[in-house]
Amino acid sequence: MDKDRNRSDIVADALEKLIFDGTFADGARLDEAQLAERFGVSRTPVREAFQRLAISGLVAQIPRRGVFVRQPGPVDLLEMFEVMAELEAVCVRLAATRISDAALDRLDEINAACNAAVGARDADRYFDENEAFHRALYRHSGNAFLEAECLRLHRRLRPFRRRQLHLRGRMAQSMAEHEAVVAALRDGDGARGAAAMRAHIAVQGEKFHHLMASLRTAAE
Amino acid sequence: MDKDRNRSDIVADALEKLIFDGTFADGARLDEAQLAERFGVSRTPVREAFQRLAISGLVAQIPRRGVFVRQPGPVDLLEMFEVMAELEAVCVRLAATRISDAALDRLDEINAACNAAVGARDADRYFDENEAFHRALYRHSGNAFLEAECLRLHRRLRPFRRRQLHLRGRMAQSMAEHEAVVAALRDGDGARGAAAMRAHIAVQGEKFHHLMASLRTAAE
DNA sequence: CCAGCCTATCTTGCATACAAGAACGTTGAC
DNA sequence: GTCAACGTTCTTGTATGCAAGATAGGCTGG
Repeated sequence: MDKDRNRSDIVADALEKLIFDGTFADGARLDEAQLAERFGVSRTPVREAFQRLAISGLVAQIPRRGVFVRQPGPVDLLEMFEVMAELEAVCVRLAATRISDAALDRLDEINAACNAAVGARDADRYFDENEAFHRALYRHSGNAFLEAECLRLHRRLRPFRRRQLHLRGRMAQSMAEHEAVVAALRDGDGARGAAAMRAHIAVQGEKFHHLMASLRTAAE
Repeated sequence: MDKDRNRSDIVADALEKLIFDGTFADGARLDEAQLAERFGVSRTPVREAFQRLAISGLVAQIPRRGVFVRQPGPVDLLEMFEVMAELEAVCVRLAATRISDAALDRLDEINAACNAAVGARDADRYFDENEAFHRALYRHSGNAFLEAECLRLHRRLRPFRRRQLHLRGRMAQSMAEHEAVVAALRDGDGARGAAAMRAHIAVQGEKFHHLMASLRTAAE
């Protein structure tokens, strides 16, 4: 089933990774021929990959000039996190009247796994379990389109979210916020759950400093 | 400045129109060679256009099989309108504390133009002015990323929104809702404005019937 | 010595050629 | 008569070739 993927898909994924991990700095020009050779394919799949990255906003395509990496700046990031917070808040509000008791129990299980990761001080494992929690909430919004949009933005913000976790005490705080969300859901209190979720995602306080710092290290 | 656009852009736009206006029914296969000939270009720009449409969700691309038109069904539409309502509600809530008095006056002007269109029973003009109102709200959310996301979804829902207007009395009701939103913004009451906006977009009551009816006519 | 223009070269955008996989029809066997 | 297997043909995916625009460097004129 992995053989179903075209070369353009593979190139697009590879390029995305290279942009995310900072191999290509902001403003760098991506050379078609060079990348084609690097990936061992012709220019065609590379061009198709460019198109997709351009739509995702990871690169800017200037006609007849080439494509340029477009790393998000501080303002872009704050805006994206704000939208993420609002979207996730909507998920919670909608889920409050749509989620089943069984699903709530499942959320508790995921949170228990998160908690175990916190206890083990395993940031990577916490990161994974945290993602499962958020994905579950998207799912329980009962709106597949909303779920897809959330997944898209979540994926886009992934590399920036990762760094936040290493802030001391952040994992424990994050856990508490998760539990507040689930508690509100159990009470069927959509407004309270939404507020808790918004606070969970929002870039505020110390998180702001960390986000800015992460940008600086990425640039160097 | 229109010469800057590549052929793939032109093909993508043309295809989008053809899909929106129902020339290609749901599930229809889009033939590369045929469309290339139709537009007088080679297969390459057609393929690039397909990529973009696939990401927008207008067509589904099945590897080695071709691309198929994917018209949204009733459930898809309800979900998309729900997300649109929530996104616009967020715009209003954020705008409540960010919009300037001058911008509020400008919104009143747009609404006055809307009102004139209602008086003239000019649905097309009302449609245009209505779009200006919504675009202005996206702008005043003070979040460029949110604005872009709203524009994207708004554009996607455009053909379905258009039909709703011809419902008797809908224009007048829509106007009243616009004014409720602006009034809440003047009071700086984000929550009230958000609720008003959500109600304005939400598919409920008679609008539901109309949306379903429009789907039936589009399918025939 | 600097500015502007012209040309050489490189890059993109598009067209076309080619290969591999999928659909379809035919033929043969049971 | 029906089903299956094979081969043909059509379509997609990829590579390559070609033309037009863009950049850079040198040359000429002021």
